[in-house]
Amino acid sequence: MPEVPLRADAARNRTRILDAAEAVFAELGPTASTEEVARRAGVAIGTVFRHFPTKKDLLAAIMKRLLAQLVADAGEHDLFSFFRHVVAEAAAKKTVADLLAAADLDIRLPEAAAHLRDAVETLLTTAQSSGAVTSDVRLPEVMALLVSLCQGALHGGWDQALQSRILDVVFTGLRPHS
Amino acid sequence: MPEVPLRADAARNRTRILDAAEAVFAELGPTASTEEVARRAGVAIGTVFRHFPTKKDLLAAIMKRLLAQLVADAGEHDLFSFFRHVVAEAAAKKTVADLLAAADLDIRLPEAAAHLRDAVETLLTTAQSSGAVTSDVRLPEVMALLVSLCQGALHGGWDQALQSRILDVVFTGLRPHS
DNA sequence: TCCTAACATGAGTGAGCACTCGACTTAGCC
DNA sequence: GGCTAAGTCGAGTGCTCACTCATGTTAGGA
Repeated sequence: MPEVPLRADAARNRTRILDAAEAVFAELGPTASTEEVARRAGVAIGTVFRHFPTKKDLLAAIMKRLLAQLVADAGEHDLFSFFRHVVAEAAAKKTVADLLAAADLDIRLPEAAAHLRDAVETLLTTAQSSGAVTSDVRLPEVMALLVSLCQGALHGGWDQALQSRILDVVFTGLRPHS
Repeated sequence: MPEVPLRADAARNRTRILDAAEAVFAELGPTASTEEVARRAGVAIGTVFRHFPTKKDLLAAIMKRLLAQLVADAGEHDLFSFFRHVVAEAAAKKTVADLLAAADLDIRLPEAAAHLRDAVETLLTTAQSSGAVTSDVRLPEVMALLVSLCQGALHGGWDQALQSRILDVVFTGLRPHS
């Protein structure tokens, strides 16, 4: 994928930095300093900036990884269990929600966002043709609901039981109603 | 309410600052600088800090005002129209959503948060006894849904039509189902 | 009108942070 | 082993921002 393959140590450092950044931002939020990331990755700060010229680039790289993971996860879920999965992730990793914030995402990572959208669209049409979800509902509102729930889970500190009851309300709203 | 009444000019400046701060934070988000607030209020920065010793104090004061307004508005709404109202506000004023972020709120402004909770509880029980909302649902998930939708509206830039369709899904989830 | 406590002012302070760059180290090819 | 381009290092730079304080201004009571 890279135009010129990285040297072995550089490749090692790159993933070390990404892992550290994911952990740091998950704990401290995206305002955490780049120095903290470098510290936890065990590299100097200059190395971080060599791999990711800008803090935004670093955040974008993490988001890309997380998004790709979510898209991959989508294959093993139906729409409802995917919602549960994503919301649970959001509660655990602060980055996920900011990541899903549509505005930033569509602008900064348009192709990754499109992949997620496609994955959710597949789940939605499958759910609709199996009769699990009303045909009244369309993709934009499903995406928006997913994003909202992630944001809520992130900021709200919901426990497992509450999370479940909230999702039940939304799922009832999505199911066909007589 | 104040222990010692403010001098006339001080009182005038205080509300000027609050108004300016509300506008600035609504536009630029809570990361906007205090200097920008002072500039728009037409006072020196020292004056802002005389009235609100800390930026957090300033934010808390705005939140308190907005919350009080929402609680007052609740009287003229049923649960569903209150949802529409609050979400529309959140889309317009960036502060509202951060404000409703339960974690910060319950810690920093416990009594104001409690008032909102009470107001929503009243709307909920009314809606439930009139049969508009299932009795399966309880206050915590309703509050969480409200907060989530505010966060989503804030970050998502939903247009009017989408906003409406999203709320329809949630309302369907809240209504009694056969 | 005069007096003074309350208030306003805004240049200044210090801390934090994203980002740079010249000196040093090493991977990997011959 | 020797060479060098690629990579690492980390003190330093410049900027932003919350907050301070010494000096100047005014409201409002007597």
